Amino acid sequence: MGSSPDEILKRHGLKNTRQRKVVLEEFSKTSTALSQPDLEKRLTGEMDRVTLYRILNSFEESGILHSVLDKQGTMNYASCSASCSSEHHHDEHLHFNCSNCKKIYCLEVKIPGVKMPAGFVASQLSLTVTGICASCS
Amino acid sequence: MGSSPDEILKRHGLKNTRQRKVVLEEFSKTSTALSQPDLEKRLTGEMDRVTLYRILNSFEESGILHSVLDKQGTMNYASCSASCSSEHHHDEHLHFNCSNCKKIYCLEVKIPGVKMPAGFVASQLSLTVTGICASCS
DNA sequence: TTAAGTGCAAAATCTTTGCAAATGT
DNA sequence: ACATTTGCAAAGATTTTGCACTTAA
Repeated sequence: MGSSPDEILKRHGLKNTRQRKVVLEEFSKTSTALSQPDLEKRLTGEMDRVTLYRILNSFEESGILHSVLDKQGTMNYASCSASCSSEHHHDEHLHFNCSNCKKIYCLEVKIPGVKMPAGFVASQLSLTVTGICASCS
Repeated sequence: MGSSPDEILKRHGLKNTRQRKVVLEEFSKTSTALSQPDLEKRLTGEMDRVTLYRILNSFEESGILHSVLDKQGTMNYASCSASCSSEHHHDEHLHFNCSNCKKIYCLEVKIPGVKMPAGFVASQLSLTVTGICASCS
């Protein structure tokens, strides 16, 4: 299972463009999620705003990235684990939003089962924890 | 503990304006959360867009409402339980987002504790469950 | 060669801000 | 009477759309 930008694009059947590789390289540089505005800042000069929106959408659809909302409702994106596909995102890990550095971490912690009231059928859980991260504490 | 619009406003030390009462009446009509766009539609003619934004913000600050983001990042608001104050929202119940009718329910289900990796200190949990609600199943 | 991707301009939203007029206490 | 709230206009920010040009396969 390769994980270079070239290999990722090939594996998901997406055309290998300079812009897409630049985006993937940004994600390979960091272990935390990146927000749309943050990415936009990092990539100014590299590509158009609109292209970034389109790339992020296509990466999410392809299962290369998954999106996480932070407290303010800003979209953040993080690399999907290897088993994600366009059909189903296996992103049921926990998202940790540090209230100090604002970074969002994907933590591989099992989300415990919750018993739902009668009539409610759960199909997907999303758990976001706010607090202080390991680097800030 | 009164719960009419008049009493709610008095209890939180907010001026009793027609617009604020109209907003509170919308919330008393429904048990689910209301999105900003949905509220705006329901209240066209009743007040200005901008006034609604300001009222929702002040209600959230006062602890009358709490906000919940849905999957698309749209703000939704729901009545706070009696114990909320401006200092602290006790909204650590579960939010259920029905994928059929799109409604968001606040369910009084305890969120189970999660053990965090070393160094990560949790201060607030937010659990959103997607699935089919009791009315749709 | 040709279908897909990109850049630019422009439109459509969504949210905030400033200020004068209206309103609650 | 006076501080707060509202409405309106306008600015800012974010996201989407249309279309001609470019590029990967």
